[in-house]
Amino acid sequence: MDVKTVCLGVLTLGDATGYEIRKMFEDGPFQYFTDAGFGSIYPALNKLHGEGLVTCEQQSQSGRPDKKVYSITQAGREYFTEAIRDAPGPDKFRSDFLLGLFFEHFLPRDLIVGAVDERIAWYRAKLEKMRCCDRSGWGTGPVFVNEFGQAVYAAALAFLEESRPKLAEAGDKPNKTQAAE
Amino acid sequence: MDVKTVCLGVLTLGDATGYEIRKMFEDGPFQYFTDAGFGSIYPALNKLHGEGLVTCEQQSQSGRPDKKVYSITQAGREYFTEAIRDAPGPDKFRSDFLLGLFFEHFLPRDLIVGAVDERIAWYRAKLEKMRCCDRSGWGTGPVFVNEFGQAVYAAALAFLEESRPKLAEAGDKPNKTQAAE
DNA sequence: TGCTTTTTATATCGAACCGATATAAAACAT
DNA sequence: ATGTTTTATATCGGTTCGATATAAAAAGCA
Repeated sequence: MDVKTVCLGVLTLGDATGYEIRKMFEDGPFQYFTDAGFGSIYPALNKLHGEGLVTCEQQSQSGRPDKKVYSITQAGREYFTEAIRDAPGPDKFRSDFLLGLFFEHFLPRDLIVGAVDERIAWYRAKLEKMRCCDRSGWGTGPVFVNEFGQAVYAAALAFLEESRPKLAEAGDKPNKTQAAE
Repeated sequence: MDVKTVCLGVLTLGDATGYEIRKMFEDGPFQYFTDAGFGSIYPALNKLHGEGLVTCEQQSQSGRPDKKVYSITQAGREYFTEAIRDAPGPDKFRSDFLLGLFFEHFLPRDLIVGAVDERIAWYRAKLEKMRCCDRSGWGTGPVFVNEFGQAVYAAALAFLEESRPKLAEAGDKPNKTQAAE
């Protein structure tokens, strides 16, 4: 799904500035299953405006760039409704951390264990964020997605926590001499 | 991690053509945590060649483009070893399927249930692929990564299988009248 | 044997996207 | 008072994605 369509989706929830849309991707409910930076969002909003799928109310402010609040139009709503109808592509999990672990034999043991510890902390923090936000008032869709995210992240975290001792232990032994089994 | 570095990583496992590298990303052990298409791989290999990080043995063939087998050089190995040392960015899970579910109220119930069924089948197939491949002869890194992948994908699958009845049920009731719990 | 489909294999091109960077005031903290 | 974080827009170069083109060998099948 391109950034244009995702922005349109966010705008179905209410008017927003580009900055606010970005925040949704960073902290909000869209957090873990989609993403886009300013470099994609602002051009996308411009294009949407050009196509009449959103309107823009410009609040001029002295000494700094205008604040631009975008609203979805009827045409925009229809476009979005069409767009999410077609079959979604495959889910993707991408991890440079795992790439590092795949080539674990290129790295010193302490660096690996450190990376795992860091990743455990990261997953814990993310899960916390996903769990503790106020879900009252959320519809079934957002709740479903949030719970899906929790399930997946919790599984990743559990696997890392479980593996950590084994990884650290392997480092205590003389290099490359793995005990059978 | 950019495509150049990942290709270099693959080449530490043995010589390969661009096509073979692509296959690794599609079916092989890199399957679920990284990806790159031809449009990225071929230019990446050219750049690596220009930088002396790989060599290329060209086997000219009559009537079709030369087969180019790439090998990593000592400089390439050193470059790669450096590259995987620096701290990896955050893991990313991206899903247009979940975007659709988030905006579930824009879609007819049967389409949603259909999408969920399709996704269940997709996760089952992926898991199968990850499970049944011959892991004898794999090092600890690849095994770790494979098991991590299985854990994550299994969690996603379990969540979907568990949720499916609830989703289908909600559709049997008159639209938007959700019985309290 | 002859036909079709799949697999092997390279390559390009435009559109989309990411990350870094620039700017600047208000709000908050120390 | 001074520094940091937050609000807010925007661009630009490099990277990457997806679609498309080409073509022969291999494999399936009738």
